[in-house]
Amino acid sequence: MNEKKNEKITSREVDFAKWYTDVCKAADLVDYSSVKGSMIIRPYGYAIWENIVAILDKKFKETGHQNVQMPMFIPESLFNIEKEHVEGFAPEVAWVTQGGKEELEERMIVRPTSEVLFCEHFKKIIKSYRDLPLLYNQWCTIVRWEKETRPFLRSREILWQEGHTMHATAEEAKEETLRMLGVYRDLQENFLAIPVIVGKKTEKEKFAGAEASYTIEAMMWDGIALQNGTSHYFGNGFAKAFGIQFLNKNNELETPYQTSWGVTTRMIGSIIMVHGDDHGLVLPPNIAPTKVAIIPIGEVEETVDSLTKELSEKEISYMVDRTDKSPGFKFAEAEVKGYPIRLEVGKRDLENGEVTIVRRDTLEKQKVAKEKAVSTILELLPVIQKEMLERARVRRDSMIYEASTYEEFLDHTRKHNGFIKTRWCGDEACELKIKEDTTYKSRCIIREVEDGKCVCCGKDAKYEIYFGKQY
RNA sequence: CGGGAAAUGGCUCAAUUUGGUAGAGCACUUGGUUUGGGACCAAGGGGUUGCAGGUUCAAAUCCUGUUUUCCCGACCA
Repeated sequence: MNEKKNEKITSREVDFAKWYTDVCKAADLVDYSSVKGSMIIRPYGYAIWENIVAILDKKFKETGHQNVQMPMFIPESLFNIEKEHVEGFAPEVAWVTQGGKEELEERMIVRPTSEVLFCEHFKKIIKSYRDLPLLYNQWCTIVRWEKETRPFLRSREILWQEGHTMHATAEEAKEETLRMLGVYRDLQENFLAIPVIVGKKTEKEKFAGAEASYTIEAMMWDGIALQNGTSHYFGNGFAKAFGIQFLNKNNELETPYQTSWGVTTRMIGSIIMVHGDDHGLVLPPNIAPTKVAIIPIGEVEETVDSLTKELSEKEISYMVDRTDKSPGFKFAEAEVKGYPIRLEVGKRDLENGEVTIVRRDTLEKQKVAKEKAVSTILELLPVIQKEMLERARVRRDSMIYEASTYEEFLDHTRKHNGFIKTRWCGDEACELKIKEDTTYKSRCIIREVEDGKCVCCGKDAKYEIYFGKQY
């Protein structure tokens, strides 16, 4: 029955890392290629990404952004213009040194992110305050030569989106930074059903070259953190380094202010690790490429035809498993794939004019009159969506611990995974000590405070902050 | 990049210790019977053992190098 686990999938309780890779493969999301860290995203996995792209792209356009496509290669001299940026990324860039049979006069990097490419271009096209704000986005792949790789979570070739914007004032740029962070949050919570903690990165953790980095942090089923998106405010550091200037209304030269923000296919990894179970993937309806899996049992074509027709009319995506596998096999397969709803259409039920509807998230079964099947599904999908977010939130909150002394902090890290909400003086030395002692890193700063003491050194605290282990 | 483990049809594994020319289950194809939690019968197709060298009459097996995967660290979305 429902308690039976999938044979291809290691139990979450036994080995969460193994469970994760098992689900990635069993659900046909990815395959490995012969190059380390370059994964093949298979059609089912890519369909999830396409849905994410569709949602975000619409939101980007609604907020005034235009898509562009920048080059993949960055000449070394261009990359070197902003010092902090170079230092941050140099350890993980891939170099191109040869073209055809000839060595290049100037070697190039494969973009690890495109700030410098955008800046070079912006310098050419920004002349006047009338050119601002300049709101660009690019869907592309980037390359970062990671040491350890895992499907979706950390690859060398990364499929993502990067927004790059220029603004006349710092205030506008800061607004943009937070606006796009809000777009990400909306995507995560309302579509991916992943509750996130929104905050600011510490100086140590912020993006190389940014003035401030904001993040949305999700917690996986096992209590480990995953940074699911970042939005950076650059001030005008890059703009100055690149000599980008515009004339304001008073005919005075000014330097514009800049942002960038990005999310990657890593989010698919977090969907898996937040919602999945020992039967496989569990997709939130709002992001599932296929919402209903229909399993015919016996000769039931007529009913299946009328149901699929009705589903099409209501624009509910579905698939029909017409293979001659046994029903049990098909059920298990539908569970691995995480289709939000399984619709079992069998001879036995039809004798009573019924079909069986099964929720993937709870595995609850109900029999309904076949005439009511589609309307029941229509009602059920948003319920599933809402309850998945709620369950994820309850689980996450149950793994958020508070600590006011270092002993309490250490105690939590010894006993269980999870986030630790605490206070911090703002001193990098404390951050480093915590990491050294516990492997916990700062996730994000929630707010500034004027009371309380730093959990590490005991001095006056400046921030309320989350710590956690990360993927 | 440091430490550890592994790599044999699509998958899981056997043969490796003791060198003798690769086998099983699942999956796949065809035909048929089936269908309410991973069906059955029959007939088929598919690998020269991650890759490159070396030792040997002979290498999946021994040696060297290398690549990839997984785990633990350091680095990161």
